Amino acid sequence: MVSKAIPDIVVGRLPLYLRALSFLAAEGRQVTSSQELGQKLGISAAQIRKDLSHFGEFGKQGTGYDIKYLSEQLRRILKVTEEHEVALVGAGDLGHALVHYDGFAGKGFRISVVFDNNPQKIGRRLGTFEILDSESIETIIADRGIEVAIVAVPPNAAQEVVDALVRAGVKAILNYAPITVKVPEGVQVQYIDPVIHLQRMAYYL
Amino acid sequence: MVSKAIPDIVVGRLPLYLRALSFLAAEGRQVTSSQELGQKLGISAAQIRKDLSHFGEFGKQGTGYDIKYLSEQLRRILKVTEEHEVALVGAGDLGHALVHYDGFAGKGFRISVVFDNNPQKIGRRLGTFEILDSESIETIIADRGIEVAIVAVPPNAAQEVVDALVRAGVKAILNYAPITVKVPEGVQVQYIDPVIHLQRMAYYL
DNA sequence: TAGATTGTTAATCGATTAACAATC
DNA sequence: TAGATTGTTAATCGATTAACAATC
Repeated sequence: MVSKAIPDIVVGRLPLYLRALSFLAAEGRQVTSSQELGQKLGISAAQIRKDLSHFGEFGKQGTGYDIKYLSEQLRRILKVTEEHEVALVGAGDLGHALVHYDGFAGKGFRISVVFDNNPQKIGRRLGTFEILDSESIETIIADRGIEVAIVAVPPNAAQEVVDALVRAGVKAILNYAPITVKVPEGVQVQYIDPVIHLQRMAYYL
Repeated sequence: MVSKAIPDIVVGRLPLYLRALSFLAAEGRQVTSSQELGQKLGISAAQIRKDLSHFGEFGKQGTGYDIKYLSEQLRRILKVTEEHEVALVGAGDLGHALVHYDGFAGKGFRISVVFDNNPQKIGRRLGTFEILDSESIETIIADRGIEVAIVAVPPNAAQEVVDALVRAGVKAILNYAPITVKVPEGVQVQYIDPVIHLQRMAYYL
């Protein structure tokens, strides 16, 4: 017998809970409640309790949740207690911004290698990284056992890069290229495309 | 009597349909079907037809959808036939990448003004833009009637920037800062936070 | 104890899918 | 015409919410 799978939509909210908890912790708070968390996130208290109940019992009646404890539990559930090495493909403006982004620190991810296919860029530096040839994605990522990658290349190159990453054994891809890519079962892809978000909001203008 | 509101989740898929149609058009294709679109997007054909049916009848039995016509209709529905001026707040690495991003062209948005609160940056250039003082957000955005903004500032400054944007009359905000911000009813906010996406995928590693 | 808040159940709500008549 | 595909209805599925006993 297999334990019931957790709905993906529930998994998708856990990082938001963790983020809100981090802010509360940074304010020196010790304890919170499903009501407070919900208010901060625009989510109902019942939903937060229900979501958490998929994974165990983390609160105390009458009191609420210990912020540090719940954070630890969420990090464990999300597998972000240790930092995952992340391969970045694409050393353009966006790659530059990502390499210098300080928001990954302590959140479970650390960019540790950078690739580009432009001969003008290969061998040069991006931040503290030497830019490696995209041709070497498969060998290097496989050798280092990297499972997470960020794709920040032009749309016409994205599928090809994704294919190489998949062959290298990458299991989670954050794709900034504005195309839907094909990946085999068992490989996760998430998309970031500002145009999609802007168009969605434009409907309500 | 009020016509039934369109579910937000439906509105959220329209930009994906439009993006897929743009790619098909770029390949020189004239006609597509709900089945083909669904396959490309990982969405069921029935759902696509259902989504579109909220807005009218755009296809032809036995044939499918004229790509150019459906694209036009979706652009009209999403209000992206004309380009909206976009205010960018934050002239850091991310702001730099956004100003140089070529993916906005022809999609309904054009960054047209850039703000930062750093005296070292105010008055300097970012791409073709002079960086303006964040203090002037309210007057300049209100004067120019800008309704869309992108927030690319550190988390501790984000709520304050959002408040100024709201006072200036902005109705749609794309927030890259990793915090949930408070806005009044009638103001749309969308979030982009790579950490949230990465953590969500990490669960499946 | 009294008040507060959890974890869980059952009810409600809404979204997705299957199926098919209409028709190009 | 025969085959294909739409738009729509009804059924199914899944997610959210309300309510409350348990209990800190």
